[in-house]
Amino acid sequence: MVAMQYNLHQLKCLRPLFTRFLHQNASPDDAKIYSILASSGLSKAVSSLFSSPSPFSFNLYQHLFSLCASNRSIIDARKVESHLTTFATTPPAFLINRVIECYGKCGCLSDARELFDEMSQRNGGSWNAMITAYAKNGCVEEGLSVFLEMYGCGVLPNEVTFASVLVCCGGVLELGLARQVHGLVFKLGFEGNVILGCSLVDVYGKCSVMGDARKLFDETENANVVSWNVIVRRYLENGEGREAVFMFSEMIRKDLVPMNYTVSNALGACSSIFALNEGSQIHGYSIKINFKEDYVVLTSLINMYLKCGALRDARVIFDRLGTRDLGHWTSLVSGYAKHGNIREARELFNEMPVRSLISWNAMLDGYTHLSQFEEALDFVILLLKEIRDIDYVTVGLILHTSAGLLDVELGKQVHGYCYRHGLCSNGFVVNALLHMYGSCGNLRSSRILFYHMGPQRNYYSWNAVLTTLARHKMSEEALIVFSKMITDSETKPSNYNCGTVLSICANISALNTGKEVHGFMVRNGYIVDVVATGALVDMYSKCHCVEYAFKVFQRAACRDLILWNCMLLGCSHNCKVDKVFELFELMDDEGVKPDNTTFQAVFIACINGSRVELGRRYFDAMSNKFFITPRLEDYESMIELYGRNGFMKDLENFIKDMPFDPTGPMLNKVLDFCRKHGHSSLGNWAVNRLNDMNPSDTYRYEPMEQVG
DNA sequence: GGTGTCAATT
Repeated sequence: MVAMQYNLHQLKCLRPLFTRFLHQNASPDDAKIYSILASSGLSKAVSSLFSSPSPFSFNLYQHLFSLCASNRSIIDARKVESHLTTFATTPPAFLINRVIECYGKCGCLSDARELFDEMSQRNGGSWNAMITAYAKNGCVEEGLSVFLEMYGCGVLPNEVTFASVLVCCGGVLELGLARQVHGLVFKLGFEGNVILGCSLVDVYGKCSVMGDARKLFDETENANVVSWNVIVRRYLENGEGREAVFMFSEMIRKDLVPMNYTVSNALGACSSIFALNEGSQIHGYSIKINFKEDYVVLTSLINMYLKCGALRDARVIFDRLGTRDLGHWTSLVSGYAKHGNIREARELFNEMPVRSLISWNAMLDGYTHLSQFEEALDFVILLLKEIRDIDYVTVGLILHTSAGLLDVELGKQVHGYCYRHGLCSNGFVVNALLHMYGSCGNLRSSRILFYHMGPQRNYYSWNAVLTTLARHKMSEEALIVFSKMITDSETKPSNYNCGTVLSICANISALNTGKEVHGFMVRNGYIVDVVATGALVDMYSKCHCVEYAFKVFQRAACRDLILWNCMLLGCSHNCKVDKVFELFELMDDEGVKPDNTTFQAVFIACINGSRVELGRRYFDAMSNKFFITPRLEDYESMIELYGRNGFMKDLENFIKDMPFDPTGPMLNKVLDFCRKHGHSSLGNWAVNRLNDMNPSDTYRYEPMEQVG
């Protein structure tokens, strides 16, 4: 790569020399134009062509066309062409090819095509120029049709042709066509060409067949930095972040120095899989290869740190950034909001020098994400004062807000807005409407919308229906809808849908249906992700099949904290007391840090198994070893544990040592235990506290009569 | 002749 850059640099230095060379060896007529060009610029030079009614040298025309192309100066280009065609009787094909290229670069395809169609003697270069012109301007179908015509005329394509044809293939995304072109590249003996190989990898990647892309890449003998860039990029785009990061590390292992864009793509891949460790390593490496100040790399670094929740690191880079654009600000606002730091997000938002609709949407998304719907609504009012044209994202978020506030009137207003602004055909918007009407209990509207969506329905729409039915105590109907979803096979259920249905099964203890869903997933080759695994574990546990739950848990490819908690809670609720303690130790061994929910499961097990001493130890370990602040429910668990087992002295010490005043329900509990186990001093203490809290009710301590 | 950062989505 270094060598290539050097050559490019050299060429740039050579250009004035070359021009002078042309100038010096030019005919007197040409020389006049060259000197006008040097002194007064392109347009003056072009105009002065017409002072001479005879043709200039082909070299001069060629030079002028290339200047017009790089300046994208279509007016001058047309003038030069007109001079050429007027005074030179039969301009050679190569010169007409340059004109076609020039028009192509200026984006004037009709001019290019007209010229191409009028050519009496085309050569291979003419076809190439035309195909390239189409490819460069995104007219990929036209490019391909010219290519087919060319092939049909018996003109053999060369590597230049294929380079543009492959760009077109990458645009139309037709895998069959790509394979045919690949076959042709091979047949005509260009398979060793790095650039074409790279383009083919690119096309396969764009068609989402990464297996083929990778195979071809591995077969490339001398892959260069561009080839590596392509493979990393396409893995990232196809959602295979891990593989993208791996390829990047391979590239470095082979001592190739990546381009800034490749570093950026690798960082994007880290973001996509939340690989903070790898991301920071790449950060270090990027400094080593002198990208410390590179705008592209820095931007991706900020984004990576934000996505991984390392807000401080992101902020440090942001603060040091020379020029910050709207994107940087918006990224930061969105990152802070997404990680729950809504106050900082808002402060940043307020500080922004300029805001776009996207910035407003990002902030609004922060509020809705945290279910702060009142704040979201206030923010919407502000937004509407500032911004005239909102888009479907804003609309979706406002609908989400109405759903959260159960405000169907607001929802209907937004629906009207969508109707007036033609947003009702947008999939996102309709789904948001579906969700809104469902949440607000307007099942009729929700049903009509769903019916009218027809083929536009996707897994999200189905999920909206499923959750709506479940929420309105129509779980059986939800199960019927799901089975319809499968039999109609209109939309393939996503992991998400399966998870929703499993949780419905769990809630109504529909073990058989739950098993069917599980079977369906296995039979249809679903990659059961960590979320779906959690849903399965939860379903089996709640249906009292804790053994099944455990099997699913053991087979999970990865176990995050939530999944551990699912399993622990499943065991606790099914009174598998010792299993809970066993799992807790295993979890610790695997290095997964417990949270409050984990301890809830542990305390339930202690209560169910009357393991008072163990419970005490866990409660202490919670703050001392794991640095987790016990919550109200943890204190409640300990009260239950001591009280239920008659550990009245411990209960008394515990409740009087709490860092906050006991709540009413806690005191009532204590009172119950005192009555049961006969502990008058604590009982009276609890009564006094209760009476202090609520002078209108009067409590009295009366020990329960001992039974039996 | 190939690659190409970053921002909001129900």
